[in-house]
Amino acid sequence: MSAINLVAVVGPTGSGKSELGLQLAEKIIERGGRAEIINSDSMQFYRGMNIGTAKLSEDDRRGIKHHMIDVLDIRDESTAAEYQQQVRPIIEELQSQSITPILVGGSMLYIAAALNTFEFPERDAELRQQLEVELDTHGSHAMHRRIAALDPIAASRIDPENSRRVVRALEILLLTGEPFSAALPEETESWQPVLEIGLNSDRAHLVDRLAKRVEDMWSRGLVAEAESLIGAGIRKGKTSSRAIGYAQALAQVDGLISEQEAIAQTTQLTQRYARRQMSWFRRDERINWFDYQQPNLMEAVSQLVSDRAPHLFGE
RNA sequence: GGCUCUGUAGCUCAGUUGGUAGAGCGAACGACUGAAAAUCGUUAGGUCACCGGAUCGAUGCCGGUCGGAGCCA
Repeated sequence: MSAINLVAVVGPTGSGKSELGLQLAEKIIERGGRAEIINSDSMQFYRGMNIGTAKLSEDDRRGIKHHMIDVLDIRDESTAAEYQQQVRPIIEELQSQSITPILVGGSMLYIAAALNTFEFPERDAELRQQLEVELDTHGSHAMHRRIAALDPIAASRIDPENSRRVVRALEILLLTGEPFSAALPEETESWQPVLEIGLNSDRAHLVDRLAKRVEDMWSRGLVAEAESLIGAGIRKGKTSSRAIGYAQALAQVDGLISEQEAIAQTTQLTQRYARRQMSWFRRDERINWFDYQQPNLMEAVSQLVSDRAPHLFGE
C-alpha cells in the first residue's frame, strides 16, 4: 500500500473543521513539512459570501494558503463534477511539490467527487431542458417508467417521487445509451490513499452550538451582507441563492418575515443539513471520527497521523 | 359579572351523523454519482384538557371544573 499524502477533514457544519485543518497544517509545518488547505465547502467558493458560510478571513488563515475559496462569482453555478476537475490538478500539483493537501469542508458530494474514483456521466443542457419540460407535463412517475424500461436496476434504486434524480438518470440513459446503474460501483474506491478525519459530537450539543452560531451570524451582519449581494445577482445564482441563511436574510430584507423568524428558519435548516451530512458521512468507513469536545483533540489527531502517515510529520 | 367561541401528536390544524384518530411542519433514521446548503424515503410521537353522567360503547352527547380568545357590561 502506497503512502498517504492526502488528508481530509470532514463532518457536519459547525463542528470545527476549519480550525482543525489549520492546526493540522501548522503541526505539519512545525515538523518541517509543508501543508496547504483546499476548501470543500460548496458555498465558500462564492466571493462575497463570508458571514453565512463561516469563511475564514485572510487573517484567520494564519498564513496557511487556502485553495478553492472565493473562486466563483455569485451568479455562477457550482457543480460537484466541475469541482472534481478543478481540485484534482491542485491536489496533484501540491503533492508534486511535497506539500500535503488538506481538504476541509462538509459538502458531501463534492468531497466524494474529489476523494472517490468515480466519473460523472456527461450532461447536456438541451436534453436536460426537454426533460424538465417532460417532468412538468407528464410527471416523475411516467419518467420513472421510462427508466424502468431502459434500466430496471437503476429504476429500482431511484424513488419515482424523486424528480431530481429521475431527470438526471434519464438524461444519462438517453445520452450515453448505457445503463446508469453500470456507472455506479458496488463499493466506493479511493482515488488516492487518503487519511480522513471526521469531527462530530453528541447531537444535543451540536444542536445547541448551531443555534448559537446562527444567532452569531445575524449579530455579525449577515443581513447587511446578503443585502449588499443583491446587486451582484445573488437572487439569480442557481447555487448561491439557496445557501442556508442567505435566502432567509433576503426574505427579512424584503419584509416577508421578521428577524426572529429568519433566525428560527435558518437554525432549523442548519440542523437539518447537519443531520443529512452525518447520514452521508457515517457510510464512509475510511473516516476516523473524533469528538470535537474532547480536550486533547489535536493530540489525538496527531496520534492518528503518526500512526497512519508518520512521514507527514517527518517521522 | 354575562354571552359566544375554543382546548385533538413537539407546533399549526383536520376529523369521527357515538365503534378509542389523521395531515402538514418539526424530530429520529436512511437513500444519494454534473443544482447535494439540493432532492427523496421510512419510522416514532396522542389516557382527543380534567371530573362525573347517560350509553353495550365517548374524543364526539349532557352537566360541571380548569385554561385560552372575542364581544357586551
